[in-house]
Amino acid sequence: MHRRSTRKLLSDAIQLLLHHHLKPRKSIEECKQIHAKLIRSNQTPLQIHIFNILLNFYSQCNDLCSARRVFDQMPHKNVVSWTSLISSYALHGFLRTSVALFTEMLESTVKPNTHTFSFMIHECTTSCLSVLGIQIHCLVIKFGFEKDEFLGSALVDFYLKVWNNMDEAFRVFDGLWRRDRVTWNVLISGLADVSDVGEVLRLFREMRVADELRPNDYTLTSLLKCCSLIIEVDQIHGLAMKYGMESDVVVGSGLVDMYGKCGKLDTGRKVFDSMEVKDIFSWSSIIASYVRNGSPEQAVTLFLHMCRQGVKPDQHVLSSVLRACAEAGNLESGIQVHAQMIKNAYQADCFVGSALMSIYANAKELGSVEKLFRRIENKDIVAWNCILMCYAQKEELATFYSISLFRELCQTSTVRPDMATLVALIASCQSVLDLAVGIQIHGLIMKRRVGCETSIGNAVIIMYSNCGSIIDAYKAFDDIVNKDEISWSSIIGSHLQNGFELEAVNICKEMLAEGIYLTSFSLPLCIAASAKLAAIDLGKQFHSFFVKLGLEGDTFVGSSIVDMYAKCGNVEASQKAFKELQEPNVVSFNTMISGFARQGNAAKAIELYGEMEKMGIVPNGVTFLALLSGCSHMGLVENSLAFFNIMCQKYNIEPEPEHFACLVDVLGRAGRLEEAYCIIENDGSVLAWKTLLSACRNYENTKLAEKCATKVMQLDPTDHSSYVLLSNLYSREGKWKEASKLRQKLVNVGGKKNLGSSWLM
DNA sequence: TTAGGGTTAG
Repeated sequence: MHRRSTRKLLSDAIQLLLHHHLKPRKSIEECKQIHAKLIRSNQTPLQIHIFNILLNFYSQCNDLCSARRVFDQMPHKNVVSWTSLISSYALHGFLRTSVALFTEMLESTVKPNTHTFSFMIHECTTSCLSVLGIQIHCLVIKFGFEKDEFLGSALVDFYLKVWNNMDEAFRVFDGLWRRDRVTWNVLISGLADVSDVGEVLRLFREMRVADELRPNDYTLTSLLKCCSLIIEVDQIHGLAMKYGMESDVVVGSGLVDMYGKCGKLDTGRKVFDSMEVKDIFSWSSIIASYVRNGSPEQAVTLFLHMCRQGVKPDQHVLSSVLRACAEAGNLESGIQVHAQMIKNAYQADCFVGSALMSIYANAKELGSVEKLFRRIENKDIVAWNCILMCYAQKEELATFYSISLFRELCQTSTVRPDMATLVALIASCQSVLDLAVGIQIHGLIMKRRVGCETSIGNAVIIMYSNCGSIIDAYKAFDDIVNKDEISWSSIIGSHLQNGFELEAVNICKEMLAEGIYLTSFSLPLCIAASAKLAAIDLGKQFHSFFVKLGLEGDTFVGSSIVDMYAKCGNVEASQKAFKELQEPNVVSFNTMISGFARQGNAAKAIELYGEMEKMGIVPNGVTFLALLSGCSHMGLVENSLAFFNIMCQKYNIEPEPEHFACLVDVLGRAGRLEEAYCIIENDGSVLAWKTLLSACRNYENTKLAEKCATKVMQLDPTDHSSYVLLSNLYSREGKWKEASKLRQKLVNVGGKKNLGSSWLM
């Protein structure tokens, strides 16, 4: 072929490259045509150049086989041909083939140049090939390329990222012929990654003074990573404005992120709004900022806005917005984001999966949590801890599930349990039945010598308290080296939970003597202890702490004061404390309604319920229990029936045994025994049947009493009271035979009448 | 040929 036609082929190949993005499918065909002509052509130096263009072209079109064919068909190959194919294989994920080809090249007549070595070192960095990187560095020295600035930048990056070896990185850096902005940026970025702020600032100054180089967007990004104070972020922001990089998508996103982390959400938002180009990083940064700064609703709104703009969510933004849904307690949005997660195929992602798990865990959807956990591919310790915390909240067999999963973690995963794992594991022990397991887990904690750690020790205190072992709880408290306010409130709470109110108050005094202040956690516990002891003077002292500590805005603590006064019998003081609550919630209302009910003032209780409804506060099961108990004490049958219906029908609340018992009590006292029987016929509990049974005794309705007693005996055969009650009824009616039979039956099932006792004896 | 940013629990 003539020289002219080769030139034509070259111009065709260049045209091909230029127009490829316009008509990709057509250009592959054109490429094949040029390729065919080229094979038939004579050899000219230009030919290698055209072959190289075609090789790169096929590679860009993801047709590696054709790229390889071009390479194999080349009569002569140069360094560009070799380097192109080596990089093509690596970029398409065929790292071994790429390295094999590099080795083959070393044995060929064509020698690698600085481009080839730069690429290979870069590959060693991204794929973390630590030993191969050093071997290639030796070759670089052998070939005399070590002073090259391009290759040097790649080597500095390699030593910092793969080996974390600053000395070697500096050695390469100092030996370079000249340093450009990239070389400086590589070094600064590597040091910023290990948070060597002093060194980063020194280099930043030196770069500007010694080499007279202006910082660019990469430099500012590294500097931003080192910021820990708002003033530093402001300074970088100033530099970005000075050099016109404020609206650069990467620098801008970095600023948005850092302002969010420093709590200056508004400034971050201004930067975000000023950015002309926003990518998924920018959206992710601003959304995470809203979550971090306590505005989860706005984070969710922004996420929806982002989706509407056609930006495809990725795993980062999904996990941020899921955290927002969790914090806003918004299960519905969580489900919507779950749909986006499935749509964008992030089900196997550990971060997204864990964030979603906590949403379903809060909603008590344990089955969904389990499914999500199983779908995560590379589970990290956070994912494991998340499901363990979830199992710890199970109502039944929590220890069984938790221990099985912990065993699975230890036996099947390379992930190592951490402190949070042990905390989650021990939190699964919730009752005296779990004490044996709890002791074993505590043994594991002792073996690892982490019992003295505050977070673990606090969890151990709570475990022993839940399992009823207060002495061990105190020992665990004693073992903690640095007791925090949670340690103190846990041990105070433990004593209160196990009926040691006086000791709880004494420990509180000890805490105050140690110079630890009462907090919104420990104070309500002490107030509750005063209430239990009916010690109003003590309660008043704690009330004064409430004022002194400025906790008046805390509804939780405020409600405990309302409860304390009511339980101590001073309803007026209770009412006053209730009126002083700044933002009463359902708990506060329940406390006050219970206070009135306990006092026998059903009218006031009902009136307060009306106020609560007017304020738009939704009542719960506890509210209705208080109302029913108030009405039942006063014999208000119709009111009781009305509240029971409102609860079930208007608020869709499933009645608990206590609700039934109250209703049966009031009906029973009014002699409406059959009516009570009808209500509990299908779903009554032992408590309701026992209540009805005693009503039957009062009205001497032996027929119905027999039915009730049979039910109680079925539900709890060891309960003595049903046998005794019925037997007394039989005796009263002169049915001595039946009475005696029943007493014998009681002896047979092993039931024993509890002996009475009196505080006065 | 070489350099950069955002995410999960307690």
